Order: sequence, then structure tokens, then C-alpha cells
Amino acid sequence: MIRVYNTKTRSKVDFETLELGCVTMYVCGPTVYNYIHIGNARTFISFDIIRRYLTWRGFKVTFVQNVTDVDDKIIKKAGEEGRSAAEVAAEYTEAFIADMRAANVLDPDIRPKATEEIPEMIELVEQLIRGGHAYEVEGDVYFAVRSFADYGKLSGRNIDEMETGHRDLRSSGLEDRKRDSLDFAVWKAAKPGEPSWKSPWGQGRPGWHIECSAMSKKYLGTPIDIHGGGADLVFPHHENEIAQSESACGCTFANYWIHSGMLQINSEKMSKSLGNFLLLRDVLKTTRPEVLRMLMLQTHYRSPLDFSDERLSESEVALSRITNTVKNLEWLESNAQDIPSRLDIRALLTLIRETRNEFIFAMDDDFNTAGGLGALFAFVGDLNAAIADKTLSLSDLPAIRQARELIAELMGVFGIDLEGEQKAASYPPEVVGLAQKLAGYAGSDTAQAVLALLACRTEARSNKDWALADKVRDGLAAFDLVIEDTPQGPRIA
RNA sequence: GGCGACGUGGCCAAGUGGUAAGGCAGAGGCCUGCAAAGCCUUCAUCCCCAGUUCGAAUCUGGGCGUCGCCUCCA
Repeated sequence: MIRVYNTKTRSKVDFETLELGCVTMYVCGPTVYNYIHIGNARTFISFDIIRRYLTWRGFKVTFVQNVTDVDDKIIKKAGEEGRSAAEVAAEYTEAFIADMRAANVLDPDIRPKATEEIPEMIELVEQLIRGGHAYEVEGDVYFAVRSFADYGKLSGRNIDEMETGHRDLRSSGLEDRKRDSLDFAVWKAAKPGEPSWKSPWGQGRPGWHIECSAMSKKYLGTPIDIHGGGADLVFPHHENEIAQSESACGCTFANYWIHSGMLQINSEKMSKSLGNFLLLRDVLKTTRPEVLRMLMLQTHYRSPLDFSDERLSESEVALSRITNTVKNLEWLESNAQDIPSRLDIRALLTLIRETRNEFIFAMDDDFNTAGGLGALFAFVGDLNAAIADKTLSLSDLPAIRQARELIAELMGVFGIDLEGEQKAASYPPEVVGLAQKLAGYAGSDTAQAVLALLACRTEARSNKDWALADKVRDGLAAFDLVIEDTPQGPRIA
């Protein structure tokens, strides 16, 4: 049984879906007024892993993530840059999708854009007005917070305390128009030049919160199983979504509210004023997505995560511990010989089974990736010990292959593709250059050239001509072809 | 001020009341011409105090500290 922490109840509870074997999941997407930052990425990667895990566990997951492409911030940005809001939104929507794919985040099943779902939003607003939960004031429509008895239940807030505590901070100038200072806009009258749509209340645009309520309802219905987002969305965004959706449908909006913890940089909150604002695309210029994921996997998704260059390089080393083992296994497999087995196959098969169980045990407990990773590392260690200094027998191959595939499978659940990882690592552009150079130099094809150099070095080593041997190794290393000597001979890592 | 989360070895980080996973770094050793990778050994009693319990990192209360949200925010 999978257990998840539900923000609504502030406790870990059994995960039971509305429909057996199926999960409906909605995660709030970004407002596209800039490239997404590393904090956004943390949230989206967290939910990508949750989604992949649920799928791996056999659920049919329907995953919806919106793009908020009409909003104050977009309009502001457009004004600053002297172009239309639609242009700004289009540019960053495209960039968002590209960045997500670069981070190996799976595309959602449906990615609705707010601007393409306006009729549904208007309908929802009308429904709220009819039900006495919203009211119009000169083209604006506000949600009447006090009409929803459960307001505050998600974030654990008390309406009266909220009001008295911060009235003095509210200075939007619109306060007079609202019946209650807590009320929030579900529809905003358009100012000149702003993007707008025709509505029963005149030209206008939807409020932020109503967008998610409408899109979630349209594509997943009500209620849904999981609604997720960053922890900073709990209030007011998700609280307001609940108020709107539940007022309209009279039923529960979402059964499980899952929130990912905030990302900090060098122990400080990420913000433009502190100058530590990192864009995902900039991080990915120098960091492979697998390494970024590795870093994130090591911290539980609900805990604050501290991002730093040190942790990034530690994660790279940690990841290589796994990739090295896979490479070692592949190499051993291809060099297996027709000899009696020296492995304890039964113990290995047991280990594989236990590792899988430990992984599931950890991940079933509120997606404990650090625990799951621990199981994987422990497996890698045990496996390395079992195969250390051994030549494989042909009869070992099925079990060894199973072990290697387990590693790939579990890493795949984390969104880390070991095969892609190795291909990317093995053939950077420089190597292609070397290949051509080597091929030209040796007057034959590249593989021939490399083999010739290896043979040359092997001979030098057998003659104890270390200087020549090292010269060849250094020469190839300059082109990212790293030679490692093993008891069975040289290999290229 | 209100609400909430968290404090585990040098760093990061799991942890289901029964006596502390894992990664990184460090130390020693094995293997090796050297290197790389790998293996072996070694490295904490869990912020403080008090309670509950046969037994607590895990439960309760109180301190101290850090962080987040309360305003747009993933």
C-alpha cells in the first residue's frame, strides 16, 4: 500500500484512488513570463518522479499540467519589452516545454493553456455567481470568501485572524470595491491594451486561481486523485482553487494535496535581489540532467533542498558509482568465458529480489527517493563485492544481466536513462573529431586506428616501456578516450 | 504577531519504539609498473532538559536554534 503525505490532513495516509488502478493528477504549471528557474524545476522533477513511480507500480496515470499564459506578470513584462503579452507568453511557453524535455521530464498527457480554455472559465464564474459565491463589481468578479465555510482548511488558516492581522498591508486600491478584504478576483475587467475576452461582465480576463479550477475540471473532472504544486502555492492559490471548485461542484475537489518543498541556493532563499537566481537552462549548460536529478533524489521531495555547486559535483561522483558498475557489468558480460561459475547465483538472485522490495518499500512510503536510492547503492556495493576480480562464466550471464537491468529499471523510475547517459558521455563532439583525426592519421577507419594504438601500448607495456605506454594513454585521454587497465587487459571507459 | 516545517557523523541525507541505510569527504590496507575502477577495514548514539516505556533518533511537554508561508512566487 502506497502512503502519501496529504497537506489537507497534514498526515501520511493510505493512497486509494477513485478508480481502481487509475490516477488522475493535476500539477500547477508555470506562469510563462520568464524562463523557468531551478526551483520550478525541483517541483516539476519531483512530480515527474511521482508520476513515473505510480506508472511503474502499475497505475494508469493521467497527468495534466497547465500553462498560465495570461497573467499580470506577463502583461507587465510585455509592457517593459514593448511587445504583446501573447508574444511573451508564446516565447516562454515554448522555452518551458524545451527546458522540461532537456531535464528529461515527461510531457504531460494534456498541457492546456489558460488562453485556450476561457469559455470553461467564464462558465465556472457564472456558476459561482448563480450559487451566491461570487459577485460582480464594474466588470470585475470577486469570490466571496465568507460564502465558503471551509475556507482555510487546506492551509490551516482562520479567516478572522487573517483579516485582522494584515488589513494594513493590503493597499491595492481595489479594497473598496470588494465586499470583504479577503475576497479575491476570479475575473478581471480589462484595462486598455491588455489581452481580453468577451464575457457577460464585459471585456476581461480570468483570475489566476480560476484557471486551474476550470482546467482541472475540464480534463479530469471532479474530484481528482492528486493535485500538486510547490509548497508556496498552498496559500492562497490552492486554498482559492478549493473554494472555487468545491463551491461550484458541491463535492471534494481533490483527495490528495501534495506539495514539494522549496529549493534554496547555498542555504539562502533564491531571489533576484540576492543575486542567486538560477535558471534551469543555465544550470543545464554545465550539468547533465541526470546529475541534477541525482542531487534532487537525495533529499525527500517535501524537505527544503539546498542547491550548491558542491552538492552538484558530489552528485556527479555518486552517479558515476552507479554508471561505473553498469559499465563494469557490461564489460564483464562481453568477456565472459566458458569456465565454471565462481559466483553464488542464488545469493545474487535473492539480492535482486530484496533490492526491488526495499526500493518499493521506501518509495511506497511517500515517495522516499533517498531511501530508494539507498537500496540501489547498497545493491551496487554488494554486486561489486560479488564480482570483484572475477571473470564471469557464460552460465552467469542470465543473472548478471538481470542485475544490470534492475539497476537500469530503477534508475529509469527516477527518470535517469543510463543508456542515454552513456551514449552522451561516450561521444562528445571532440571524440568525433579525434575519430576523424585518428582515422586520417592511421589511414584507416577510427576503430582500426584506436585498436592499433591499443595494441601498440599493450606491446610497450609488456616490454615495460612505461614511457611509451603512458604517452599513448595520455594522447588518447586528450580526446576523452580514457584507457583503464584491468587484469583481463585494457579497456576504454 | 499568526500558521507550519525542521534540527541525525567533516558535508549531504534515510530512518516503520528495540538498540543508527546510503552518498560525498577522511584514514589504513588489497589489487596495479603508474593511474583509473573496484574490494576490505575504519569513522555518530541522533540540539538541550524533563517525562511515558522493560526499551526512544523515533511518543509527550518545555526550552534553544534554523527555515518556510502569511504579498506575486514552483
